[in-house]
Parts: sequence; C-alpha cells; structure tokens
Amino acid sequence: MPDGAPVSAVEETYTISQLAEAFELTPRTIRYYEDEGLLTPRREGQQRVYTHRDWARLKLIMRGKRLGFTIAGIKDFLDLYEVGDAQVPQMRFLLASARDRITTLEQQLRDVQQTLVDLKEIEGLVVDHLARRGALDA
Amino acid sequence: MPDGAPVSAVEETYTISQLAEAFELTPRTIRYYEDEGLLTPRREGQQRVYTHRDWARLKLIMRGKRLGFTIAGIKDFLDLYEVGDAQVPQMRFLLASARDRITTLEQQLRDVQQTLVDLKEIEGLVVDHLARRGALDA
DNA sequence: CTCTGTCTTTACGTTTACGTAAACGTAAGG
DNA sequence: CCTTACGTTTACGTAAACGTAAAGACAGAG
Repeated sequence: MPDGAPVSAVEETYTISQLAEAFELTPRTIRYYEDEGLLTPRREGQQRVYTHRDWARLKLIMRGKRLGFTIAGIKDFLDLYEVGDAQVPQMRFLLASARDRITTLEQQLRDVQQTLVDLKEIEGLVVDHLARRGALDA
Repeated sequence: MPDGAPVSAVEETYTISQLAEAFELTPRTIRYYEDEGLLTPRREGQQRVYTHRDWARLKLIMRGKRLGFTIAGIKDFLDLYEVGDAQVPQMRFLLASARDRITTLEQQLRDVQQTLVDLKEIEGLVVDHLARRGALDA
C-alpha cells in the first residue's frame, strides 16, 4: 500500500478496483471522475491503468471533497498543481484562481475554527448538565 | 441592519424578502429551509413573520453551507444549539453528535490548513516564474 | 471449450438543493 | 375599481454526483 513515491524503477500500476478499494470509492465513481477530466489513466487494451500520479490526484480529490468543493471546482484546483508547462497568460489566470481559492479557504478556516469553538462549548454544557444528574456514565 | 441582539423591547421582525436580501438568498430558498425544518417562522394571517432568532439561525445555516454541509446535516447541527430543554437520553445523543461533528471538523481544519500551504506555495512559484519573465505587472 | 472474475460501455434512475412558472390572496395607492 | 407589489401554495424542471442494471470483452482455471 504505497502512500508516497514509488519505490522501484518499474512504474507501479493499479487497476480501477484497487484504487476503488484503497480510497473507499466505487469503480463507477472513478470512471465518473475520468469523464469529468479529473483523471486520465492510460489504456492497456481497453483496460485502464493507473499510476502513482493518479493515486496522488485521487488524494487531492478526496481532500477537496472533504472541503465541500464541487467536482468542477476540484478540477480547477488540480490544474493549479500542473502549473509547470503553462504560458504567461495562462499563468496569470492560474495565479488569480489560486488567490481566489486562498481567499475562500481563509474564510472557511475561520468558519471551521468558530464552529469548533461553538461545538466545544456545547459539549461542555451538555457534559456539565449530565454530570449534575449523575448521568455521565457509559 | 441588526447583527446582534434586538435593541428595543418590541420584538423586531422581518419579512421573507427582507431576510432574503440580507443573506443574498431567494425567498424560495428560505421557504425550502422551512420545508426541511431549519426555520419555523410564526404566521400572521398567511404571511411568515421572522424574528432575530430566525436571523441567528440563518447565520448558522450560511456558515454550514460554506463548510459544505448538507441541509440535513445543518438541521442536526442546529438542534445542537437548542440543547436546553432536552432529556437525558436525548442529551446523550446530542453529545455523541457534537463529538462526531467535532471530529470531522478537526479533519476539515487540517485539510484547510494543508490546502492553504499548498496553494501559497503554488502562488509563490507562479509569482516567481512570472517575475523571471518580467511579466509581473497588471 | 466453458466457466468465472474483472474489466468495459451505454444508459436510465435517484437524491439534493434549489429554480421557475402558474395561479391566487391581500393591502396600499391613484 | 384597477393596478402594483409582495406574499402565498402547488408542482414540474434542473444540475450535480453518482447508483444501478444490462450486455458484452477478455484472460486464466479446470
């Protein structure tokens, strides 16, 4: 179960169901991500062959999903990681996208922190309330 | 534009379109939230009358949406804020819900922070790249 | 060769979170 | 009284993100 870079010289590959199991997705979902342009596995015959690069992309996809991004939003986001071979106008665009995304993430950071404060206060209240009734066991 | 507690003794109220404009939603959306049990305005004739309590709930709803929660998830979340009049079994349940939510929020916090690190690094790379080409203006 | 397992494509179904249109009630203004 | 503005309900429409058959390709085991 590789989580980082590949170890051997022979490029390690995965089938669709291996990826599916590793990320707790269905093959259907992974094909859907391909339809939406998030993944572009090469083919061997008609079968899809995934590499560690797809593995890394899927990790980013899952993170994006946990953050509530849409699939289209995640696609734009993935493009930011592929900035190496871009021309200047494209780079300007990517820069603007990255900065927009940073702005919303900073808002989201504040939201998460405030919600955590709220919930922990509520947790304290409830624990306290249950304690006063001697009902804090189990 | 009240943002905190009401000032006068006479309970300040709002129409549906006032709320809609304040939160940049449509009346349709606000009625939908009512259908889903997130809001329960009182009626005057057949018209809905909203108070500062609904205002506060809407603020929580919007925050939940920015965090990518589903409407059902936000409903459960709102219930946590109404913990005052609960019985012991219900309290146990709410406590468990709160703790679950805290767990996922802490994951989300890590995700946001990591993504911000990534994006700021990308931003740096792009800025650098544009600078080397003397293409950093405008 | 047949069976089994895993892959493939095609395509219709489903849920969520609203949008949109139709048709009507009601109070205020001219 | 008529219009305008804002509210109401009912109900069908829609985009996103998959789920779920259906039907076939293909490799290896027996």
